[in-house]
Amino acid sequence: MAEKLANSPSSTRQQILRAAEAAVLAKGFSGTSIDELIAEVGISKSGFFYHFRDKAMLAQALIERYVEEDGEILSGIFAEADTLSEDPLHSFLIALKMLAKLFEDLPATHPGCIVASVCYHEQLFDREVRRLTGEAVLIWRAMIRTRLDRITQQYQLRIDIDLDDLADMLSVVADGGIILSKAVGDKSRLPRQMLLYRDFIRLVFEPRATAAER
Amino acid sequence: MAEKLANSPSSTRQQILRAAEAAVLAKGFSGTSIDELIAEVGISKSGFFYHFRDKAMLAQALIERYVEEDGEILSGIFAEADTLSEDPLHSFLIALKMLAKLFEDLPATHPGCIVASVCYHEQLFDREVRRLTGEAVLIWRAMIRTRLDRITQQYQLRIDIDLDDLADMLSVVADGGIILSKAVGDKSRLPRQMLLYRDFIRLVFEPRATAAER
DNA sequence: GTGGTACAGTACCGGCGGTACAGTTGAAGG
DNA sequence: CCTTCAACTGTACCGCCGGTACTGTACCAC
Repeated sequence: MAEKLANSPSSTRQQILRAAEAAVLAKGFSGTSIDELIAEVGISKSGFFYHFRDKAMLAQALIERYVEEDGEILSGIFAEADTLSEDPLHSFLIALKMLAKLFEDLPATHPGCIVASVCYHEQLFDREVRRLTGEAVLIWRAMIRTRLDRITQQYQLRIDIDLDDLADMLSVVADGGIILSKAVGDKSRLPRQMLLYRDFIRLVFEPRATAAER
Repeated sequence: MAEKLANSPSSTRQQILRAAEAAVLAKGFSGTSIDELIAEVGISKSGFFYHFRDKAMLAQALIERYVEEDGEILSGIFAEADTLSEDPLHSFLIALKMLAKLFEDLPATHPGCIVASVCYHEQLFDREVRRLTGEAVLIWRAMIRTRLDRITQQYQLRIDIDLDDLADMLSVVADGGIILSKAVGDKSRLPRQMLLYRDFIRLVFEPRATAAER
């Protein structure tokens, strides 16, 4: 009652979203009931529908929140890596190691990616939600592509590969690594895969041994 | 006693499984209603529960079927690749190209992987189902690991990497590639990622350029 | 004191997963 | 020809869940 944050406009809404995200990642969207969410948050059904018109709007808010947070984490890591090395390749390699460490330091197996979860429920969502997820992946691609382009200005590609594909592969390894971790019940598998992607980047860009050529 | 007849003992069951697989991949497990399955197959609810004790048993049958079929496809590709090259590395590279072509030739975006779908619904399933999915991934790993081990007998690893991780990466790229394809609505993204994995294999194993060293 | 925000309470609807059980059909086997 | 059994159909019912509708209310700001 005397709590100050009680009237905070986002508090209850955020609590619902937090509970919903955990539940959706563990049980899928349609496996998550509104009743269990309101029970966990401690509100009434009316309270829920005050914040979200229906379950689809919850999904949309969930994705918007996830994409935003995820983007901040990724750009935060890249920014931090940039302070540690001027070299674009080394900076990227540092960022990948930090990402791997982030996954490694999780208390349990990675809870999952909302975007991936949505992709496996596509028919349940409207066009807007699917547009959001697609856009999110393209934003991630663009972020990484920018890094790769900067690298190519100082390093040669050892083989002919498409840089968009190479950029996409980070998301691919993350999503695939999460599934692998979940499937075998070994949380270390995700950071391991991320480090393998890092090895790929090293192999693709690093100079051809120490031998001075030409 | 009852021999497998051309009639309906397995036919109806298979029809249910086929419809269920498509529906689960598109809408998730709990998003798939029994009513829609029986409507599509054209049987009654009693007919469904004659074949499956409950929805959980449908899930189990779905996974067993998927894992079996998937294993056959993969080992089929490897066997065919072996007839095309004696060299273990080249055979593996051929197999990866065939796998990429398989994905490329699909009429639409890859429908999805049941194992991945299950991983994003873990809390809905019992221990047996989760054991099955984990085992499936380990079988795939073992299949590929065998290939990689054979390669290492004739080729040197250019960098120090764990072969189990490298083997896992095929599943990772497949699952992640499927999600990428679905997210951006571009079916070509999955085969592209598979070819990128192939490039990684090439880089990791192929001899250090043509320069004879030492 | 008026209005808006942020809920709680109550009642109700239809769909879905699941149960229970009785009845039907067609083919194989003795 | 009769029995048996697999493979269903039909009917009735339960409880949970998503969703709707509407009323009520505590609290804060102006």
